[in-house]
Amino acid sequence: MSSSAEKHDVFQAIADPTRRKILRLLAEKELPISEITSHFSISRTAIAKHLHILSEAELVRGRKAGREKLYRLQPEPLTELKRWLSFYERFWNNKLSKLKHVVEHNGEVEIKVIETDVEERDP
Amino acid sequence: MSSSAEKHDVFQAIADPTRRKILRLLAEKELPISEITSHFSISRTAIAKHLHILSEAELVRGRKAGREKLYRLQPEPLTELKRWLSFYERFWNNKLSKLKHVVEHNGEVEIKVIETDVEERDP
DNA sequence: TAAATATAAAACCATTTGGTTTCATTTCGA
DNA sequence: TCGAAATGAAACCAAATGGTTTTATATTTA
Repeated sequence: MSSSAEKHDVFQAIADPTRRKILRLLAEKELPISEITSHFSISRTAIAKHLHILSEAELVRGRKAGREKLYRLQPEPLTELKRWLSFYERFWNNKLSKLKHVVEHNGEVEIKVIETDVEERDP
Repeated sequence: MSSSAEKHDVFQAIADPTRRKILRLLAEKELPISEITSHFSISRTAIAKHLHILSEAELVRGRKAGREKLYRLQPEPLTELKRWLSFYERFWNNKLSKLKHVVEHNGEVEIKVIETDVEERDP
């Protein structure tokens, strides 16, 4: 039984700036809670809660090592975010598809004619 | 003064599933609030609030047309999300960089030897 | 012009969120 | 073995979130 009723999904998990910063830290290396906490000005308990939320979203995984609990990044769920994003990419990826979108959806279009010296064909 | 103290950023804006669904609807075409509402089972007022939040994040833009207010998608802020995501892509993009990451960060690695018939070189 | 449509704005409410403090438990090390 | 270190867990709290209902305003349209 891998992954099921996750209370927090990846979208919610990354909504909080503190959690994004935690992910960024863990991207560098596996870290114990106390050391993660040292990078913030909030309590260790608060950080632990953020780690729980990240765990639920499976963006992070903790293992106990002695009296420490070491967390490391698990980036796989971010692929879901990427898939979601990819749908919208066509709207900004190139000017042509953006123009198409705008025209089709009643947007306003400004046409700017750029004058160029064109050599005449078959004079 | 374009964009500044946005109370809601793109990360927060897309955290809510209702708002994601609204974005998806507006990706198809510009729509008035009432029609957006018809796709949900919550009140028009609630939808209007979601639209305000999406507006703050500049993911959506409304214009008044008669007694209607038409909203359309503005996907540009999603590029910020994409930039954020791109940082993490190296962690899952190819097996080699993932292996590198896991090894460097004290993860466990399972080595699976796949036997292959190899023709001997220079026999 | 009066009724119907579409939205806006305000007041209110329950739950969630992001934080705190306090107390207990486990583990390391001198 | 005893104290310090690291975490876990619980109780609590203020503010934000995601809803609702009610009232008001503007715009069509019959």
